[in-house]
Amino acid sequence: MITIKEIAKQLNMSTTTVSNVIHGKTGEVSDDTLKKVQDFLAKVDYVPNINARNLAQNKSKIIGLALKARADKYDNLIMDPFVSELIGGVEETIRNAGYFMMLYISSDTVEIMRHVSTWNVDGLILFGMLDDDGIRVSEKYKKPIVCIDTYSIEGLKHFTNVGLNDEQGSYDITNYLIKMGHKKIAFLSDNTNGVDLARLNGYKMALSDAKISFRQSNFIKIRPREEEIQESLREICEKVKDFTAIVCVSDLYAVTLLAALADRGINVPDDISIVGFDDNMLGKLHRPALTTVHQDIKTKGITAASTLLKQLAGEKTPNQIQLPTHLVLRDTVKDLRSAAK
Amino acid sequence: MITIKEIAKQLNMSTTTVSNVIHGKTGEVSDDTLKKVQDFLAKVDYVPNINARNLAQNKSKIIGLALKARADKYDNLIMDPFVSELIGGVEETIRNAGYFMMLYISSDTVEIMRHVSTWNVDGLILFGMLDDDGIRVSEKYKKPIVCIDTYSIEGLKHFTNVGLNDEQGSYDITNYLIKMGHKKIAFLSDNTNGVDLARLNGYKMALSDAKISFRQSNFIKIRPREEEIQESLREICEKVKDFTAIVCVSDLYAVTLLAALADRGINVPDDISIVGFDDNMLGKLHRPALTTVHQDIKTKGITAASTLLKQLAGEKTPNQIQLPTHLVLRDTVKDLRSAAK
DNA sequence: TTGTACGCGTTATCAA
DNA sequence: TTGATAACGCGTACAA
Repeated sequence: MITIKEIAKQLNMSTTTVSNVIHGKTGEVSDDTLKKVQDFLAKVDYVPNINARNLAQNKSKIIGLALKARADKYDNLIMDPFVSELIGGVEETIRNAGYFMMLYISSDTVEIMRHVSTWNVDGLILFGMLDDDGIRVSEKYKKPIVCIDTYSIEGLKHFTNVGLNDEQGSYDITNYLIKMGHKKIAFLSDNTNGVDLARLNGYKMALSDAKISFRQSNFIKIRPREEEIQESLREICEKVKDFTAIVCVSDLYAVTLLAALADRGINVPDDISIVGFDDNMLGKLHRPALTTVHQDIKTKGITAASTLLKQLAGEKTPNQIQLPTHLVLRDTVKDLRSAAK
Repeated sequence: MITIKEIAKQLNMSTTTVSNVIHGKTGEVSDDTLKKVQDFLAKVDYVPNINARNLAQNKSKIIGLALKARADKYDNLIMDPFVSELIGGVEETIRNAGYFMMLYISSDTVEIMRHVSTWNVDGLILFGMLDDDGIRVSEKYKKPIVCIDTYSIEGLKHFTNVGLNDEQGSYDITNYLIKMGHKKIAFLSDNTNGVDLARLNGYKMALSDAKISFRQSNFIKIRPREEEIQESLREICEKVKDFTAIVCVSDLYAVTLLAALADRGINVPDDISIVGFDDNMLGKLHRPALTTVHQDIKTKGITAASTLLKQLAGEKTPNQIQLPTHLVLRDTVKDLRSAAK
């Protein structure tokens, strides 16, 4: 680990000169010494000590990606293809901009914020934040923050959010089911907050626009914890006969359900139609292939990271960025219009 | 961002004392001042500046996780459930030990090493390293390294590797197919290096032990690039009639193939048996559910991280750590023994 | 064009 | 038990 000081000594010049060359301030240096230093640098394979650099400049060149895991879903979180795709997009963007990414997974907001301030992280990308977090975070942390898929009202006052028009996507696919002649349509999710709530609302709105009434029994709650999931699926499969279609809040749940139905000899789409939301690998590779709402998760990660980078560069960015969705029609929806007669 | 210096000033004492309290060196401090400092610390919510600390101690408390992506697979890499599960295991272990994780994805070894030495990373976990990398890395980097799933001969001289007995796993499942009456068994992969080679060898060995000869035509090469995959799958599906079973090098490929076969009306397991390797979500949720070799990827991540942590603590660790595999028999293999007559 | 000297926040050494 | 002070490596204002 050679230092600037050492280089300067060996070259018989000052650290300033060496430093200037390193930073490309060639105007300040004579051609002669410039070349001498550059050659030497290449030879010894100089690598700056980031700690010293950061300390001197009070920067860190680190962008934190904090995934706030819901305690009850932790194990599933990182296995969800959604998360890995997101990480991929963020990492790539950050790296290309010369920043570094620190990944942090936790269910404790306080712990996340402590971590972030210790490292003097230049900016923060938050995923999975809830309402109360927004308040706490905005008090402590004065640097740029970009949220992903957050519906926190408090948060949105202070941070940019990158998300989808979840309501619209959900509306569209529910509407598609209705157009295909479905009337008894359920909605499946494990909670009614944030993104899930928005998607539920879109679904409800589509029903309402078609003069179909929503009852509480139309909402099917899945319990994703490992100990409960099988029991939960069993219950759900029994309810299936009451409906002709189920709108699942995610591809993961849709495909999980698809498998459970297949195990019980319930045919998709003949006995029941299933749709998802996300359009990930799971639904793509399943057979019958899943009809779903497409979102580009990698782009979400890229957008979040590049928005943050813009803010770091002093640019203004909109408070809300909504990425588009579109329907992907595959094979899990039955056309009831002809079958009806 | 309050500093030790500032605290010392406000409390009318020296930075040394404050620092001592922070580090729990209570023996060095009188009860009186101890309490005074502790109270003050709690009040002002002191967070240490890691850069300064690292600079002073020449440590970083960072563990780097470098995923070396093969250029031709980059897009798939991060979407592969394998990778996200691995990250999850590593991150959790590192965080619980009070370290931080820096994630780095790149196909350029030099770039990775530069990054790692800039940050003075205390230890490194490498995934996806090839032979020549091993040499280069071991020259530059003198701190602990743990590799995951590496078969680099050079690397193994210098680093601990955490992996599987891939040969054995592959042998077992091939052997299972043979026991079920299969003789015409193909092996599908996209390369013949490292893990893939080991699995290929296990497969060959099982064939050989059963006096079944291996010909070059038994090796089916899949081309996973997005532009080629469909064409590649088409070709593969045509070859399928020459075999009764296909051993796929991963669940991802197995399920991809499963979907392609289903699209062409080729029945699994009636027309052809398919097995995978990994036992991830993809195979679990597919129907028919995939028969495969199980490995616990999260444990792999945890093991890699905790082995590195041990090395950091000065403990000796074995050079090779092989995690167990076991067969998971599900529904993609046909029993040919009765059908044969 | 080059060099000196100081500050960044922390820890460590040694003296008081 | 406490406090000066040096050191870590780098950047930079200012002086030469």
